[in-house]
Amino acid sequence: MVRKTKEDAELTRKRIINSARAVFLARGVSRSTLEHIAAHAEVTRGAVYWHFKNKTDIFHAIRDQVFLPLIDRMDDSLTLASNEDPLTQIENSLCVTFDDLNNNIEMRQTYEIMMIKCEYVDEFSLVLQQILSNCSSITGKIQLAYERAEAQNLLACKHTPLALALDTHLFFGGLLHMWVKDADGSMFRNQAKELIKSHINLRRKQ
Amino acid sequence: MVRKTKEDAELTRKRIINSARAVFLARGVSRSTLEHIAAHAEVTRGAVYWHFKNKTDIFHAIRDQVFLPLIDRMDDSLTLASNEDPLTQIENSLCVTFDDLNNNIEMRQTYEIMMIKCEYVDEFSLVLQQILSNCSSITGKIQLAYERAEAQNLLACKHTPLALALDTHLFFGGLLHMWVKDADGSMFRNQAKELIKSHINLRRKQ
DNA sequence: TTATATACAAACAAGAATGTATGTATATAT
DNA sequence: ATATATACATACATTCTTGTTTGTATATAA
Repeated sequence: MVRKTKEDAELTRKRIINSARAVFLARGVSRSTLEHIAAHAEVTRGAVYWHFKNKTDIFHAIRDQVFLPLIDRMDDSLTLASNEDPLTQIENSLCVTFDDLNNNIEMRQTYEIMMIKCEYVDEFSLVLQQILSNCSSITGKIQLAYERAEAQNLLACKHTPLALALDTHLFFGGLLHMWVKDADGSMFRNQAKELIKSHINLRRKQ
Repeated sequence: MVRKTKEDAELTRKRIINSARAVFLARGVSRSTLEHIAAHAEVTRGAVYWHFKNKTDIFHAIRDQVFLPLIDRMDDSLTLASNEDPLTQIENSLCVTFDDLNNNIEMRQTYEIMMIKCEYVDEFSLVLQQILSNCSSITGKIQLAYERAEAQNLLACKHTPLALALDTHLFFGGLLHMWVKDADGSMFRNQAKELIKSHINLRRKQ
């Protein structure tokens, strides 16, 4: 076999990751073997073991590739100064995520894997913890935005910003799950934005 | 070995199911072997294969045991005639589920398995379809209740019953997921009812 | 009372899947 | 120019896991 150049090696690494994503999606993480992944990437398990420690290692590589940036983007759109009112800011920050999901196949597939093609036990339960902590962080940011909205007298209701934030967060989580599970997109995927808009309008004065 | 009486056999069958639930919960469905399950039930794989075709068969037995009744109960509380107003009816139908989850350990564990300890591929993707169809059925029922609420002029907002129902359904789905994932109960589990009440109050006039 | 089906245990065979060890051609550093 | 580390492929050993087969004691039906 030929020794590859560094760039070549990096390409194989990426091919392995992409193959793993496809295989995980099709067979679920547990039923995917390194042989499956290697075959899909047109390499041998030798190459896989060269680049990764084991299957869990590949899983984390996939996750880091698309999951972490997303959190950041959502974080930014909630925190950064903006000339829009706080409620619109929340609305946009939610929409951003679904734009990403629509435009970025890899992200969409990764989400699907994380949500319905992975079992959160042993090594993977750590991932769950991370997701949880991200959730509470996002809820916190949303709460701050609702507090600003309250200060600007934009809210139609007398609920606390915390209650509103939790409700929004739960709505968002539910929508994410349905977005993924909704195979043909008829129920939720095609109208995600309208649902978000409607959710926010529910608490906007007038 | 002794031949058991029919009642004895039924007991072992139940012991196997209960053991499978515990093992699935601890190790995830994929990593659970029939040997694990048998050992936990203090029988051999022979007994397991006598009562069930394979692991998937046990999975469905667990699911049918607690999942199907729940759908019915929720269905009932939304559909049956009641002397409460429609909004309270929706609120109660959601609360019923969380009462069940709190009181019924088996149901709680089953939910956890279905949501984060199972990969929805191959045979299991059928289960996902069923869940989806149950969801749209429930959303339909909620929508009808919101229509009644609108007719009685109970709604604070000008949104359509459909939009309200979808929003409620997504909220509920999100809450279910968080309820399960929230390991120590601090974030959501302990305040599920308050969140539901708050969610419904958001759309109640005055 | 006896034959048979039941309710398992125990043993067996076969195939995956994993991790590691070894081989090797070639970039690349020196 | 050569030594070495790199980037894999190949082969091997081991461990699980599964499904099936066989054995067997005993409820139960006749």
